[in-house]
Amino acid sequence: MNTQLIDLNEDLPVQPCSHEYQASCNNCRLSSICLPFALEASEIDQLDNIVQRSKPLQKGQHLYRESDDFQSVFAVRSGTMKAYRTTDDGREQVTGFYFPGEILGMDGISNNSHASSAKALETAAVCEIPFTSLEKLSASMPHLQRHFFQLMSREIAEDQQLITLLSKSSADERVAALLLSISTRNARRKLSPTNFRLSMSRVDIGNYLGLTVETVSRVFSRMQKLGVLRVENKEIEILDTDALMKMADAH
Amino acid sequence: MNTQLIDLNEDLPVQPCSHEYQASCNNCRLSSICLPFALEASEIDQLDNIVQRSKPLQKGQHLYRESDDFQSVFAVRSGTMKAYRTTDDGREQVTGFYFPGEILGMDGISNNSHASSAKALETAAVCEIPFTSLEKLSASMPHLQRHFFQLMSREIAEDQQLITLLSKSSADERVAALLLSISTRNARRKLSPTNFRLSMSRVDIGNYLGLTVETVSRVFSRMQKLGVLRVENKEIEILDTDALMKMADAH
DNA sequence: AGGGAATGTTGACTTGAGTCAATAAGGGGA
DNA sequence: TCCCCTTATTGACTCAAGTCAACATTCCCT
Repeated sequence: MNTQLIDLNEDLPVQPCSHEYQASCNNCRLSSICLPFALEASEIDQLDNIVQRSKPLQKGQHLYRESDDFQSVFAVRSGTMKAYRTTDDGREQVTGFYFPGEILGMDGISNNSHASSAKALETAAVCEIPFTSLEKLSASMPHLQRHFFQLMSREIAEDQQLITLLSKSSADERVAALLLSISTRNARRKLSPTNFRLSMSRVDIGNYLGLTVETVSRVFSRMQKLGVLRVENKEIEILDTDALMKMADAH
Repeated sequence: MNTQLIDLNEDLPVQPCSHEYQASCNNCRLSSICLPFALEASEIDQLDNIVQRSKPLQKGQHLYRESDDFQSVFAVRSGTMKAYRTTDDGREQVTGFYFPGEILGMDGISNNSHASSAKALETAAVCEIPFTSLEKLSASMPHLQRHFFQLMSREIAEDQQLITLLSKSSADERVAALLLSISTRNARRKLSPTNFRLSMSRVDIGNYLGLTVETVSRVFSRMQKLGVLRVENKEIEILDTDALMKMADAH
């Protein structure tokens, strides 16, 4: 078992909210892919009233920890969050990476306590959505209720995809699939699908994909040699998307 | 890639409902662990009105298939269901086994089409819960809305546990964890936690756990030799639960 | 009850990813 | 800016689980 090194950033206080981080959901550029999706302007205003925007996080800082009381779900506004759980014997499993516009914390609803921990991989801003308020609002706003059911369902479907990946795929396939997932999610946010910076370390990638760091590193090198990627540290350029897609499911 | 053998049972017609399979949720012995959980009698009646009980399935018959239109979620009343998805290159991944009192089909909500297929592992009866009705009812019944959110959340948390299992654990650990999961779920239904019949084949177990049949078989033999289990075909007796629990997370 | 297909078991061998180890390259703090 | 600690890369070797193959058993179907 690996002993966890002390994380100096963990217990930094949450920054005071010295200025407005975002006036409202209405003028947030992420609204089309985030919770407000499919809501009308007046409905967005109501949602807006329950959303709290006072949580900028430093790199390495936790948003919540496993077994903390569950109060809220969170939407990422900027930066990247990683969710992970710790097994009984102390090993970590990264269960997901969350980019702007994506919702995390839904796994805490069932038990009223968070089933995983969430940590900022870089400076990150999140919107906090208190769950009891969201429930009340959902009861009166069919679109919102529907959308939240859909978000949870999507999380299930995505987890199942990861299950398939972990169960059936080679190291190459796994890494290719992750890169394509990031690429697609970037596209949704109007960012380049081919050039991006990995906010997570090789360790995190390996942990998420069920591989060791060494294997991840070797796969990157191999793909670079094949001309599929250009890897320079955390900067990734996908040179041949088709080839990458083939690698992602060619067994 | 394995070619799928033709499944002779697949297209049998749904049996006509010649008698009442279950008068109502109110007198269903599973109500305490199923959807009605935490509802009051009058609320259960309302839920009861939208539940349809006309779906007994033969072994091997499908309840729904991947990419079918999503209309309903289903509660298992008797028998066992298996959910699985087919990857682009034709491989199968079993994503879950569902026992009486458990809900399946929630992964279809996000897309309005089922993200997986569901098949009966033995003769099985299910309750169909039309989702639009459930949504409407949820809006007026906070307990129901809450409980359904919790069910979805639990599915997420359980998938994450499987992810951890697939990502980090040895063959022994995986098999031990599955057996313990079945044992716990049996206990919830007042069945023996130590003696039960596996309704799924070794192939399904292997597929679910990301192992080959041969490996599953070898693990069973090994555990039997160690005196942890008695395995006789599909009949399992857990002889030493503590040892099994140690095997489930001892790395 | 009998026969044949499907399912399960066991053994021998192979292999992809893990482990261990050495080295290189970054990057944040004083 | 330099230094040190963290992160990443590469190589050599090992091993757990996969593959291939033979055989045993079970479960349907007639």
